[in-house]
Amino acid sequence: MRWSEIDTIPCPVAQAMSAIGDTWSMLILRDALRGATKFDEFQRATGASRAIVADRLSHLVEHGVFERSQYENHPPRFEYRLTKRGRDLQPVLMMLSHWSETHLGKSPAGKPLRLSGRRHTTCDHNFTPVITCSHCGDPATPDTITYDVPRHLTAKKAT
Amino acid sequence: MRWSEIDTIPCPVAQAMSAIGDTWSMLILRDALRGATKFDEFQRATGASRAIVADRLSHLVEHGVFERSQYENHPPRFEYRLTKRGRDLQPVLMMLSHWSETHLGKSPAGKPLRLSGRRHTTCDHNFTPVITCSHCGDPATPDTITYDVPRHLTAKKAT
DNA sequence: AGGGTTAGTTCAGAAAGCAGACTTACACAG
DNA sequence: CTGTGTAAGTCTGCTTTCTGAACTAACCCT
Repeated sequence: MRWSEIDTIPCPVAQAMSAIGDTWSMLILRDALRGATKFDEFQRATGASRAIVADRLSHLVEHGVFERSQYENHPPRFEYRLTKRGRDLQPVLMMLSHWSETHLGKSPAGKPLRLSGRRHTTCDHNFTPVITCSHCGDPATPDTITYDVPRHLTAKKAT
Repeated sequence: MRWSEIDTIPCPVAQAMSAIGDTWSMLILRDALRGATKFDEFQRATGASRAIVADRLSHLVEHGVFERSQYENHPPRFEYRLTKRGRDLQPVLMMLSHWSETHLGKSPAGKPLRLSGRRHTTCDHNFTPVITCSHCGDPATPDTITYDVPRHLTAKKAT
């Protein structure tokens, strides 16, 4: 299977990866969530080559994550702004970042990651993100969640 | 910058991508969280080539996401089991999946994703994941969160 | 003896990624 | 009016990675 075909897999994760899962997109999204909007900002912040940034940005625009709009006419200049779809990736990035801080931050490689003190303005305290159930509000941990896994994945071997 | 160098970027997201962010790892993790443990299970479920699966699995073992253990001696056979570090990626995958279901599921392309009815066994209701603050328990939405962004990203231009 | 299973490795050709130069069009300095 | 700078890319030639298919190896069952 080729990477360009993964959008044919009927699975939410595969679909998501097809849209935002290529190698540099997450870093572009990270920078967008921090406020970057211009081509060169993305290029500098990610360190990816210009061709890659151009390619990924247009891919993300195609998938409705960014909106490309001209903010200057005469030398045509564009900015990339996150759509709602794009802004809604913030929780994904936050959980990823939290995982990384928890598990990779104290790596023995001697590169202490700078923890980006996450603060909840509602209560004005530093916090860690906790996933809860939209129905009862209690934490939704892996062992308290079941899935109706699509049939085609269970038919052959029910683990 | 080459992709193989992104682990030098002092940012949790970049570190995470270095560990699990290449193109097929997420799909491998998805399958592992569904119970897959064997090489061929990963190969079949992801559809990636055998070389890629071998490469990614050993990469993930290196990064402490999987543990490789021999479960049969005579023809040496191995299984890959998620470590705690690996299992802790479940929330990340869940948020990603949730995003995908919300934003890509009803794509006009006519491929209705099968929603994998997420159920909270504690309250026995279907639910959607909500990120809350570990301190006060209230929802932690992007607009109620502030970050102490690392200096090297703000020094040049404070947006 | 022949075929199946599992966990890979190897190979050559194809695709993708890379750095850096180039382009276009304006703005400001001297 | 010539030169330098900025912004948003595109282009080029080289390097790296990915792919599909075959191959290995050691056991099992028939």
